[in-house]
Amino acid sequence: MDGIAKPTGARLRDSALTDDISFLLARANALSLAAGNAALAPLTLRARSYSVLELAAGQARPTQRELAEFLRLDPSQVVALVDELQGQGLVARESDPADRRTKVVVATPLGREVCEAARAAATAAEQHLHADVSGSDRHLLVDLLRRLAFPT
Amino acid sequence: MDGIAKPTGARLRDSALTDDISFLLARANALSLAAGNAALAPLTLRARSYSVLELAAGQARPTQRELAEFLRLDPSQVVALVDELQGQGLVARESDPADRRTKVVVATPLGREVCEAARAAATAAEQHLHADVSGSDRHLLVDLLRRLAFPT
DNA sequence: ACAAGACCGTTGAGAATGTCAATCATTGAA
DNA sequence: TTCAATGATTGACATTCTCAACGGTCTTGT
Repeated sequence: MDGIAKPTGARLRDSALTDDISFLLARANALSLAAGNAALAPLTLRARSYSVLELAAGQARPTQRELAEFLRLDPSQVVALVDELQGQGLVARESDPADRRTKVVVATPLGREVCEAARAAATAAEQHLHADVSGSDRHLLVDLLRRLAFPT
Repeated sequence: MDGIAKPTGARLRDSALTDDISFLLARANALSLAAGNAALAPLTLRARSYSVLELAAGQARPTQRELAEFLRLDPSQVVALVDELQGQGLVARESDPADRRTKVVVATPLGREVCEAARAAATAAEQHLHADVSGSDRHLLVDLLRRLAFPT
């Protein structure tokens, strides 16, 4: 039969998994997460903490529960992440007079600075990793991914 | 300004993260993984072990190291996964006479049976979760995801 | 033929992450 | 006012990630 030996890495690409969206998501996410964490490490941030910081630096003034739902994390994980960012002086917990149960997480001025640097590092790493999908393909991809990430 | 209050879940969607492929991948993967694990639980499988089983059930006859690279796992994790599947009688380790260092992982007849049932359960759950992206959009998505999952 | 180095599977440890139950303070509704 | 529901927090536990080390096996250079 075939006398052509495929390169080691490609031998498994004929598997049923190659059409499996779940598997492709898992692998793409693993690569993206590794690259993101590496890019953010110099700022003493991980992808996780950066995502919290980014939301805290926006206009939304999210509560911890909203952060948990949006980031698909357990509320207890958000506690730890906010503790960490607060310890670094990047965010603060503000109590909402309208509902004193909730804690609104907002970025400090320093937090907003670090957030911008982090965003630059993260997007640079992401564009480098996904250099082979750009232009209109990229917009298409973002649109499709949004449908997966936020199903109706 | 806007007098319209957005539903709680959508308040954060204006964030910079909504355009961030890494974040979208993370969130989509979290949802997909949860659905997949739930669908495979009745078969005593997780998404992880199913992916190993699927590769072992194919024609590729992968070594553990090839499984690790393809699934983006540490070789030590593959050891544990294969141990588990072997304990369930779904796969076996065959030693390759050509290279006695490697262990080729192959599915047993029972393993191939279970694999088919698992594939049915997994794809059903996946199509249900991603019902709003179908037809040509789905092929497009798979193509784009493959470029992310297997960068050049 | 032989030694040195590389590779594979395996074990073990420690960090990070995921999941769940229980508690306290606060809110909203009966 | 009382009672159920909600948000943050703590603690415990399972899963997953990452790394270093080891023994057995190949491979390369000499």
